[in-house]
Amino acid sequence: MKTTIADVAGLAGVAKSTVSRYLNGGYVSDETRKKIDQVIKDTKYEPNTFAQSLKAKKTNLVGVVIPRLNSYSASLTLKGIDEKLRGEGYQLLISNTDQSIDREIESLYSFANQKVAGIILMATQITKEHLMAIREIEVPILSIGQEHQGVASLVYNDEEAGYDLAQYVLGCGHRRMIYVGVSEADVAVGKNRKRGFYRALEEAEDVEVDFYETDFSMKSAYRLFDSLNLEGKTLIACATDNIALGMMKALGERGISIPGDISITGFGDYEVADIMGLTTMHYPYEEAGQLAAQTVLYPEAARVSPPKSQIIFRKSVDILK
Amino acid sequence: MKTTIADVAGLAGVAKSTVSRYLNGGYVSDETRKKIDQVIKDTKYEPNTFAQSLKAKKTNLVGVVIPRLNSYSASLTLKGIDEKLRGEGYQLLISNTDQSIDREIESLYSFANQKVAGIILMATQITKEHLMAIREIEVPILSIGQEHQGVASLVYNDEEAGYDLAQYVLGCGHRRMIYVGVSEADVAVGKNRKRGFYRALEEAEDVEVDFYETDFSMKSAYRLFDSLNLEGKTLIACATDNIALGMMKALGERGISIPGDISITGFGDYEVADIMGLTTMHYPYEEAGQLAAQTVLYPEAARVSPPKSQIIFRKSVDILK
DNA sequence: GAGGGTTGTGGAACCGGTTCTCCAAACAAA
DNA sequence: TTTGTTTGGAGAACCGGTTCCACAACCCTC
Repeated sequence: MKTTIADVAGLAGVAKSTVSRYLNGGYVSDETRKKIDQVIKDTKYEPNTFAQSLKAKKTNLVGVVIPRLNSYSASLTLKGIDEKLRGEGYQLLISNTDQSIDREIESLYSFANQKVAGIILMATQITKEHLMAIREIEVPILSIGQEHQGVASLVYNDEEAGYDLAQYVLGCGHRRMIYVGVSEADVAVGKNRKRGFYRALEEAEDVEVDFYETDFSMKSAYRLFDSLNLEGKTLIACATDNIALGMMKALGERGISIPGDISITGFGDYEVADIMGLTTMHYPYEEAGQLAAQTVLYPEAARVSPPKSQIIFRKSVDILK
Repeated sequence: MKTTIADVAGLAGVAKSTVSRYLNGGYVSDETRKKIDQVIKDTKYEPNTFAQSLKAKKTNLVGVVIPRLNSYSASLTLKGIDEKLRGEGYQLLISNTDQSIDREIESLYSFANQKVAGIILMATQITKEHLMAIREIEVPILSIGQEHQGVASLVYNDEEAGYDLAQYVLGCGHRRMIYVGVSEADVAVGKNRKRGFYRALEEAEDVEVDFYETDFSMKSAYRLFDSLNLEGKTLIACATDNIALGMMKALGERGISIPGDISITGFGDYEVADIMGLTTMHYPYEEAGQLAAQTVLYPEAARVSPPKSQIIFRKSVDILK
């Protein structure tokens, strides 16, 4: 039988309330302190978390809503979150939504019902339903990757990242290119990243760019390849590494050499980008995860933006001149 | 203010106990059933999970102990687990241990303290401390990937997988090869996989194989490459895709062509194996995760072994004759 | 030495459910 | 009409903590 606070109190010859005070840092005389100390050590007493939560209406759980569990950025961010949380004595509760908005909302309510101490939301987009749920449940929420008025968020500066990468490829002499992006419903990746990229292009002269849209999977990118018009193009800029990887597979199969025949870039710096020699933009996912955990637990602390992304130069971009 | 069972009872004009019975399928007359039904709908009443758990000494949480969050096999297995759990009304609690045995043990106790309904343990190995913890905490535990007497487990048939892959490369005419494995402390990958592979080799004639040991990271494999003696070898068999990928990077940088100059194989069928054209052994991680969740929740159900692994033929193995 | 502060402790109420015991009403059988 | 048997529901106790309040003991001060 598990020992309870009443057992401890009995063995130490004091009242429950005294033991509770001892545990929570209230005043207790040195003498009783020692007695309780001893009993707790002997019995290996550990408080029952429900009983605590029942009164406190709070848990040591932090919920994370994630659109895809098996994604490089997600799992690395998760790792960062978990590290921080563990250090602060919190546990990680996960809900994988498989990119379904309904399930995101449902998870939000479900977490709230479990009285989690906070929620980290890695949404694909923030809809009206999201906002309603966020307002209704009274739990600190932090959105990672997507921002929206009235919702605390931690976002990468995707506009800048896009701009920087475009600057780089322009510097390499590329003027005729293809940009393969994703739906603008995804503000961070679909909108900001592209906007930054295009802004740099507009500042340059004699630039032509064709746009194609796909989703986040490697397979879709791979399939899309055949509808691309490569005529005269020297570079394919992809909104994510996965897209770039899909393209590279297609390129490889057709004997088109990188960067000899065509250059390619990605965003994200997935682990494989290294072996594939893909020039891409590195995002500090793990640090961001830690920061997110920190922020959701202690919202009053100064809002910090995530560490900056930076270009990783590999060999998939040809220097033309 | 959140509505409680007492509120519902008050509004419906019945006692708490009656509402509780209504909720838990005890007998209630049609008349009162209707009244309570209505009140619950009006107030959107949802039971407080702590109060329930406090009495029941059980939660709807299932803990997963995982050595590395950012690994392909882990995240895919996790996905499978989460899917099944969600369907059964359970939540996923995760503890990333960063390959630390101490943290695995600690997580076990911590989960037990939270009264999780079950624990899925993806251990790197099962030590005496593991066994002690498993015995002490009275929670259903299922070990994935590693097996040990007295511990319910779900393991791939790695011996067979190793054997099958070796049979295949032998059939392709390879006789001089290198096997890059990991520590035998990892029974599944380090021991069984290798043993199966070697068993097939022993059944053939005139076979030579050199063994090298590394860890699970791509980087270590990449660094190991330089100490390999490739003289006369036609194939490198790697115990994981990550190892193979590290090798392929080194190979590529040195201009050694695959499979023209040398063949290579992996185990795991990570997502990138596809683009890289790596011939490897596919493991049904997601299905295994679902099965694990199922088994840990309903241990009495017949023990099933996980779906079989199978070779995925790509182009990293040369057919010699 | 009576009045006024501290300090430490015990007791009881409370959090929001579940479950056990007991009782009342309804109906059937004698 | 009396007795026996269901059936449905009320009430209280309980799960294991936290917190509020009252009170006793002690020290200080005028």
